[in-house]
Amino acid sequence: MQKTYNPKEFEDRIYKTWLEKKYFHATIDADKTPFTMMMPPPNITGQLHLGHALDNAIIDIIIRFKRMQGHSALYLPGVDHASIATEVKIVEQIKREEGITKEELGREEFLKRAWQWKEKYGNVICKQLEKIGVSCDWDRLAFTMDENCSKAVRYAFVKLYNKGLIYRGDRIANWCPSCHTAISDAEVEYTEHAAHLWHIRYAIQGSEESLIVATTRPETLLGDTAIAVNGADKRYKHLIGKKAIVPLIGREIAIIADDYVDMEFGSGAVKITPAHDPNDFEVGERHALEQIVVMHSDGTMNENAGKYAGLDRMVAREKILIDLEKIGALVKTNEHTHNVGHCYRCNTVIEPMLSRQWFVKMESLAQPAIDAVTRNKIHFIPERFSKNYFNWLEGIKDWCISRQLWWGHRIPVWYCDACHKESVSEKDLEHCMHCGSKDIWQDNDVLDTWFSSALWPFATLGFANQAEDYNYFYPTDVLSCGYDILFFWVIRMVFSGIEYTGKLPFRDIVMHGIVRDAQGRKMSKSLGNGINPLEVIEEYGADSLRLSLVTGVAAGNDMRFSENKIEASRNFLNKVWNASRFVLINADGIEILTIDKVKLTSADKWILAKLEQTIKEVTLHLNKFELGIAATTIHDFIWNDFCDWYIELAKAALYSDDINKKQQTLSVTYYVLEQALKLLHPFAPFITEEIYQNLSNVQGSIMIADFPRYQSKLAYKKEAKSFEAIMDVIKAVRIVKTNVNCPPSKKVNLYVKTESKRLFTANVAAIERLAGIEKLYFIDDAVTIGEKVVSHMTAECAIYIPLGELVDMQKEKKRLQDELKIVMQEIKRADGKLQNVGFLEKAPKELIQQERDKLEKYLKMKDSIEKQLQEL
RNA sequence: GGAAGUUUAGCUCAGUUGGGAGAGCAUCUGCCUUACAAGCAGGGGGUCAUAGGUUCGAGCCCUAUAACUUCCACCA
Repeated sequence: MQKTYNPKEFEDRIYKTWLEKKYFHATIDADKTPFTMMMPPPNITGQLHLGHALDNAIIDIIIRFKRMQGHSALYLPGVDHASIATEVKIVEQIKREEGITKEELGREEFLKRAWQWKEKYGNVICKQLEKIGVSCDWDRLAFTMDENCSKAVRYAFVKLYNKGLIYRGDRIANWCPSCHTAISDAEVEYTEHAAHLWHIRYAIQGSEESLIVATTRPETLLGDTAIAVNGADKRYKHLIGKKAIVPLIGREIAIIADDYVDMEFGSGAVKITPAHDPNDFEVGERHALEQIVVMHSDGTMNENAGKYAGLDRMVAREKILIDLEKIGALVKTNEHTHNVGHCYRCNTVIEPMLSRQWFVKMESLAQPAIDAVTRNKIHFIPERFSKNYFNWLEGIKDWCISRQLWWGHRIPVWYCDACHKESVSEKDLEHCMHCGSKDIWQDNDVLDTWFSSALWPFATLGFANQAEDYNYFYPTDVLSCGYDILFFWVIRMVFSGIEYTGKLPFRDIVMHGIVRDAQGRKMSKSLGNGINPLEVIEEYGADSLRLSLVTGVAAGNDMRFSENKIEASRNFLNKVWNASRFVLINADGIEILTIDKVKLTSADKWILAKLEQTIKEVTLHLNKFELGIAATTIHDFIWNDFCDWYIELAKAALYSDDINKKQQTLSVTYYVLEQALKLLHPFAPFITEEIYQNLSNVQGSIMIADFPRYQSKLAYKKEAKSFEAIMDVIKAVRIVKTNVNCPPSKKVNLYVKTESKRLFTANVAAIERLAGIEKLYFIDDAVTIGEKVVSHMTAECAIYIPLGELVDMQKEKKRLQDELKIVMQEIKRADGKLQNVGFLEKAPKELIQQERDKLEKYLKMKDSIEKQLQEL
């Protein structure tokens, strides 16, 4: 093994071996319990980013843990066709490279390009994922448009359609003029804009009066078909039923009364444009108003816009304002900040626009999904996300699922030119289902990409064919993803699972936050602050990346990613590497025996106790998906307990000529190392495997080894506690040396006054080695030393170190006095508690005993210190 | 407008059934001690945002306030 940890040397090699040995492949095994998680499918447009790395690190840690615990653990990978995002990219590409539009290319040819794109970039992202060390079953690699998924999509659509839960309607949809498609409410992002509120005067027919309305979108006045006022508004009551004239175009429109209008806001009169505003649409429905669409799908004004036809909506707005100004209809312009919707893919300003779209009725689907969480059949980690979940589901509107795109699942509806009825089918149709005519054509639109993602947990397992995989691995167990796709994905998987499979798709939802940069900003292309995980892996290795993504992070919280963090992880792994190297060097040529409990030293028992405690805690935390705490627990055990103490303690035996002693110590050292590696393996799979393969007493891969189980037989609680008295002495000597500026390497004599002589006798070698002691003497009274000494009290003993001229009696006195002060404070505190009747009555017994022990201990220390002070 | 989160050491953050405040980084002191200077040993540094309350006991539970962040809704 090399002197420093160099992950580049083995990560790729190890991953290849794992693949060759098929360790990632989950088998259907009746003797095992399945454990299933789904990869949130990355878009095929994508480059791997830290969000993916975080997703996959978390899932892989859980999966590896469960696999080692003996489950048939399936981590199912896959990629998403990402309908709109991919189509946008391909359109850009053909424009750039061939200078043509998708219409010029034609649907068929375009789809060919899209599949080529999928082949190329779908593989790229998978290769990148491998770098992270994910143990997913590549044999089951899924794609949202593969056969399994496509079948499931058809099944789902037809089922909902037949139940009357899917309908087509002319409704206001969020229209993206750049992507040329409708998008769902979830896909609109609102940002605050500093804009204007324009007050426009509408003349009233046959009257000198006029009405003033305020608007943020003056261009929509071209589509106005009414002016609404509140029926209770005295100012306007007399105008209801009269006609107003739309300025610039002169159209007569009705003045109507509707409760929707807030008398307090603006002028109390609202222009109604049913074809371009969701609220106006509803008003229009109530009053049977005409709906006039004034825009094309690309956001330019259409023929209904008269002289403004052909202009972009924003240009038309400016022109209309100028024209209104000219005729004196523009009464007032206010500064006005309001939220404007943008397309979440291309950031273009969304136009609410009337169009014919397919919708899913959400009400009846939402209720069972709400119940699942209310009844605790599914629970969120952390729990608070259930509030967001309820909030969204309780206020849910119908889901617009049709997209005016080509790349995706084409809507399985055929229209008949003969009988004008529509046929809906899971299989492609040749004939109309109603009249048998061949004159049919399929709906041109595709489905929202999330419609297929919603089926991911079961579609990928072969739900449509009721495949063996589906029967064995579904429902899945845990879902983990970022909270940013709670609405897009998680919620839709829940109601889809219930609706189509009759089962909840998973039990636990582990939510994580967003990875931000070192300043806490979101990583984005425009800021250029993105960190490429592949570069991080290149420099530090995948294990360091994985560790730094999960340590010191609480579930659901955003995290900052910095060079510091990754260096800390790397340093830890270097520590693991070197500790292992130390063990292996010392074990060279020596047969590793199993632990002989009879021969264990106090130090052995101490480290075994610590190990068992660590196993217990780590398992507990992993079961609760508290990965950050689990990682810290392992880190602390390996570094603080195993490296800083046990290895140092073991050196005495390992360096000795006594082969039996050496072999005995090695049996413990090896055992502890092996267990520690297994604990660490889910977090840092590569380094643990590399080291594991160098252990002489194991066979096979660490990734299929048994995860450590807590064994009370090895927990040695009492022995561990008493050994800590020895550690206290070692620490005390170090403190004393530091206090008097004595170099740690300088050997000194040590006098110990203790009641536990046997314990100390057994550990003299350890004390001498770790504290830098020449010789240890037991004494009954400090006076007998007859030299100037520095003293220190621990819980179990008093120690005295003769340090000759290094001892400054004044300083020593001062130090003892300070120490006494602290001890007195402790006594006061403990005594105070024990005097408190409420405490004695209500606190748990163990706690009271603990306080009594402490009080006793401090009283002893007080005596020692006082005695020592007298002697000075 | 509604909801949620955050506020703990100089910085980044842990702290899950309420029982003496923690880590990493930074900083200071001393060490090239034959696994590791990506290291070892020792130290300094905190009225746990503020004000109340519950409790024998509160960083943790309750109420209010403040600052920051996020999500949802949206009145033209």
